[in-house]
Amino acid sequence: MELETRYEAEPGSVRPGGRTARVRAAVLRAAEDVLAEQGFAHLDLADVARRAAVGKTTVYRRWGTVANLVADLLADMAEQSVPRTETGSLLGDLTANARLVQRTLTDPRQVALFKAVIAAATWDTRTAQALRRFYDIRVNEWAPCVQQAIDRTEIPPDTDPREVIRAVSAPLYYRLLISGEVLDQAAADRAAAAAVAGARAGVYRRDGDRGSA
Amino acid sequence: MELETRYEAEPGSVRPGGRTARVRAAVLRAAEDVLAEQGFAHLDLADVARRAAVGKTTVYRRWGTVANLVADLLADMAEQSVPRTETGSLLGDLTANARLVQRTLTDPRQVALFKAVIAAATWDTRTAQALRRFYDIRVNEWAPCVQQAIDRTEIPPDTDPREVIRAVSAPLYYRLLISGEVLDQAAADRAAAAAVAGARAGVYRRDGDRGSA
DNA sequence: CCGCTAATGGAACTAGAGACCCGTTATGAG
DNA sequence: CTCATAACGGGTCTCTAGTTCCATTAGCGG
Repeated sequence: MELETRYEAEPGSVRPGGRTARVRAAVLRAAEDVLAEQGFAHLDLADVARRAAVGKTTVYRRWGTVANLVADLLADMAEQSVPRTETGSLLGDLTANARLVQRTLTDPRQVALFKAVIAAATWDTRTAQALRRFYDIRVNEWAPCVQQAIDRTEIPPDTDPREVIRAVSAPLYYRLLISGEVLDQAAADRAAAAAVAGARAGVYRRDGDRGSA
Repeated sequence: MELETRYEAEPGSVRPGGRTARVRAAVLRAAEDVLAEQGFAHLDLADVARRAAVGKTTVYRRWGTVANLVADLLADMAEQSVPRTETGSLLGDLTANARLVQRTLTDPRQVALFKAVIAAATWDTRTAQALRRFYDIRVNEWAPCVQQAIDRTEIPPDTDPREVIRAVSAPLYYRLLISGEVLDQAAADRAAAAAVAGARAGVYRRDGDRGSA
């Protein structure tokens, strides 16, 4: 992105008050609308500028590319933290997590955004980084419930909590992106159950020794 | 794609011999090269035509869009069937499958192609269909090894074989597309072990009753 | 409240992806 | 072998995403 050197991608810190923040909010909102209504393929910065009632130049100056805009959208979303519920059992906690993911990936607005981000992340490094940061945060938020299951001796003590959380999400994203099967609550519950089964069998232990043999 | 009505996307069946086949092969090969070298973002049909030493018009006439080209590339690849090994145990078979997927998603040329296809599939319906056909074929090829495990009473009789196979792939694709963690053989083995653990626990049974409680 | 200047916005400009015209090549049926 | 025509290809045109220029607006330090 040679844009980064030519312009300031982010207004940085010099004068981020009032108007700048307003413009950013309007543009992100408009981008979200376009994504939800017409999808990633029609996401054109000039069009976003028009909808946001903002100068085309401004959008190109501050974001420059579709990938940057989409990455910023994700960063914005990452700030809204979702509270984690506690049910007292690993299966209960992971099911809650799986259903949360499933609801997210079923909501038309959100699914459009996530598909766009994931697509952009396959070819744009900056977007890929933003995506990983986002999921790092999410995974860290949920990892404690696996630790609690370890403390309750539900699962082996050297289980990697983050790996278990990721195991819950994986089949759901697989459905969304690859197989295209319906993402219903049953799928979510199955994902959670599978993660629990794996954890109990010692699949997600930190050392190389895999259980289940 | 109103192109479909204006041109013939596929030459169909009238005269597919010699030259037409040669052109198709050259274009697909060139597209693969561009993907591997410069990635999806730089995949320009005119450039592909130049590399393939083929008229730009021909490429636009027969494929029309980047998504179509990429979908055709995948369809071409789907025809090369990979032989399935049989090890005598479910874990052995699924590990072989997982390692095959892992090798595919590690090979630079193939990974570029798969990322491009998956990205295109998030916004192009035809590509999404091609993608699902591809994995339908692959899943069907491997499902029998799960059926054999059922016959050996390794896992519950009402296990859905296709769901087990998909469970093996899901974490690997998750790493590739989302978390960005390294896709090594250990990850593949873990994916296989997790699928076995889930299958044994009855997670992938056809009815609604999930095991593992 | 004033003024400096960061940030925005309109408008004209440019480049290149993709569409189209029409002449040329060579496949495959008879 | 011959010929009708399916399929290819060069050249040109169009349209629009992205860039640049410069005038205008409005944060924010004083």
